[in-house]
Amino acid sequence: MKHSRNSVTSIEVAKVAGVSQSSVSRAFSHEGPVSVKTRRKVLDAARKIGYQPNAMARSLITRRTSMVGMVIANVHNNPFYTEVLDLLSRKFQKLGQKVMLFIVNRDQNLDDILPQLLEYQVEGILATVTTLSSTMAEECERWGRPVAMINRYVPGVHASWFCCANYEGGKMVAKLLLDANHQRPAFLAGSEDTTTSIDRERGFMEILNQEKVEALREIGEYTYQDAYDAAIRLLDRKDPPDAIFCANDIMALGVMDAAKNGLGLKIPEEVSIIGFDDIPMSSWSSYSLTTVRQPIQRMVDASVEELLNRIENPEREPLQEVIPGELVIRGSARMPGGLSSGWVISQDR
Amino acid sequence: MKHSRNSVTSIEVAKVAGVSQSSVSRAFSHEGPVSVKTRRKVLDAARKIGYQPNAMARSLITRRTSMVGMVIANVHNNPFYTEVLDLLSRKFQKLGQKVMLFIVNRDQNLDDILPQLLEYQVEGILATVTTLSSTMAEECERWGRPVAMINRYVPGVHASWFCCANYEGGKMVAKLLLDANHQRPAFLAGSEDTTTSIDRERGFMEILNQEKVEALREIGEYTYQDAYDAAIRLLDRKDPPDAIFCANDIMALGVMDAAKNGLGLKIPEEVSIIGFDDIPMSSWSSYSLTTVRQPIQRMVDASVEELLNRIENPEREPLQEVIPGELVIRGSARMPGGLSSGWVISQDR
DNA sequence: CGTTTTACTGAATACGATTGCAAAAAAATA
DNA sequence: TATTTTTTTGCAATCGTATTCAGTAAAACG
Repeated sequence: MKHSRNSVTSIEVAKVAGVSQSSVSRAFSHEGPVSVKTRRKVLDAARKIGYQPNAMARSLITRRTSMVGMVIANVHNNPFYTEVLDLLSRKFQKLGQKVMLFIVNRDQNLDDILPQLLEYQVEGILATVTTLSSTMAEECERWGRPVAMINRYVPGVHASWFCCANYEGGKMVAKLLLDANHQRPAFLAGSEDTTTSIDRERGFMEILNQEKVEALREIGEYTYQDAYDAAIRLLDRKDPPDAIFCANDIMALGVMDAAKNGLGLKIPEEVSIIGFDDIPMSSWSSYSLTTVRQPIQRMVDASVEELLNRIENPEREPLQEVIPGELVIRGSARMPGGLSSGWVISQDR
Repeated sequence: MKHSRNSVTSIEVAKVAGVSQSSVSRAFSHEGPVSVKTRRKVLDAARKIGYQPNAMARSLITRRTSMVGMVIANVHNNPFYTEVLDLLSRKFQKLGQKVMLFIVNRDQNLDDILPQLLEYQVEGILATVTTLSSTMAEECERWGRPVAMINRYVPGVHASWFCCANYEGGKMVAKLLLDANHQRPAFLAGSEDTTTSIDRERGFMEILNQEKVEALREIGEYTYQDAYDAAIRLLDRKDPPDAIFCANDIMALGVMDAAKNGLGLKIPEEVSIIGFDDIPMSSWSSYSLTTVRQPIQRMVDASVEELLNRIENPEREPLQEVIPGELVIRGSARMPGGLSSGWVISQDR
């Protein structure tokens, strides 16, 4: 018995149960016409000899695998994506899908692993913040493998995507800062090439421009440490900003630590900090970060359901949606008159 | 062409290339005897019509899938396991293994998802902090599916595992605290039923008992919030502890916030806090947590290599290893005379 | 009880690859 | 050139299941 790769097949079950192999198959596929009597015989025999249907053999003939590919980046340096990963995985599990996981670097091209996903016959691909060339995405779609993305869109590509309203989020933050009478805001970008950072900045800048307010700018590469360093550079100027809007929370925490512990500044009295995401640490009492909460659960639910939907209905056109976030007001930013900490302001669009 | 599930088979490639289907197969499997001429013809034809070998069909006959199952818990509430997940996934990827991912709750039994893993013919299973009944593990192993675990061991079970030296880590912490003249230490357990928490506590208590020092005790369920609440209970007593050793870092951060921001205590002057793991946040300047660093990279490398090794050599006996951690001295605990912040003390065993 | 309808069952085939085997082609040797 | 050796090649069997189709048993009906 030792190390015999599971070679218990439906044929052996059939022999033990005294029925044909077809009946074994039918007993296990919950649809086929079997009498209760044979089904019981089969299941008993199967349990006795430890039979488990072989998903490879099944998928070969049914042309279904119940597997999806999940490609995700930045898990290790942004808790937001940890949560996305967790929710996605559980949701797929609950819906009976197996998940083939690929964790990549932000700059790593999805195109390298696409062949692997296709080779393993995943029925769809869910990608989060990764660079996917449009030709490759088209390729997938043409082969009947729908693609859904979270927090990333490639203009003109035939795929589903679900994003937080980054542009509007940036506007909300700018309005809040201006209302609270900030004179010299700064934006801390994540990186130059991600739509999330770009869109948040666009919204932010648009409002500032309307009011003819100039903004400083730095880049934090989406990491705590780079953001910390960038904050020191910003706040050490002769003309430091009185508010810093960071493209995500993890950078905002780095900025707060730089301001508080690095330079001894008071938050929010001397400088206001605002983030984006609302990761768990943002609500910790050491930070109490005012931020824009991403509608993470809705993004996950929507993208998974859309993906499975398109798997079942390949002719359906891909869906795209921009879901509003909400401003979570805590203690890291100076407030306009009427507002005090502890608010959640939903974003209306 | 639209939504025709990829039906490009090796037969069609053969037709286009003007060779037999066997030759197509041989051209793709990097071993078989093919002339360079036919290989080129085949690869050209394949590229032209977009052929991709079908991994299901191949695995059916080779009885190899190059897939492993990965079962992991606590990803969302403990950054340590996020890092484990990330490193594991990348390591498997680098070694050409596909990963089928299952994220579970700590209390959820692995036994539910085992059938799914077996059904999909994973060649091995890597599990992290989950409850796996020994009978099920035996089942896997008997079917030639090796199991490797990180940070968990089930006594007497036939499986590989790799743990941090939790017991010794607890001892190191106790010694450090006693050397620095703490009088009234406390232990904050994760949960009652995980070996990690139990072993860390055992080591900690053993040293304290040797010196006839009594210790307080609370439970934090491995979460920031529960730890925060437990810390308030501990520190609000008439006879509060002057040191709290937490079963992991995320709880230690909760305890620090409770002490500092909740009760206005000075760390480490009024109370020392020590954690276990060394997650990224522990080095952030708002915390500067003294902690025991887990040898995460070594645990990951060892477990992956061991798993793949046992897949190739099923007759080999499972390996187990306890890998020492190292004390990372930062600012959250009062130090004995000679020691100052910034040290890393490797644990000798 | 005979006949029609319905419900099960089993034999055979297909899914898309790998691989042992024998034949064919090419290369090496005499 | 004839013969032996080596390298390629194609045929056919196989992996473990799902499913069609024809046949049999059971049930329903008159």
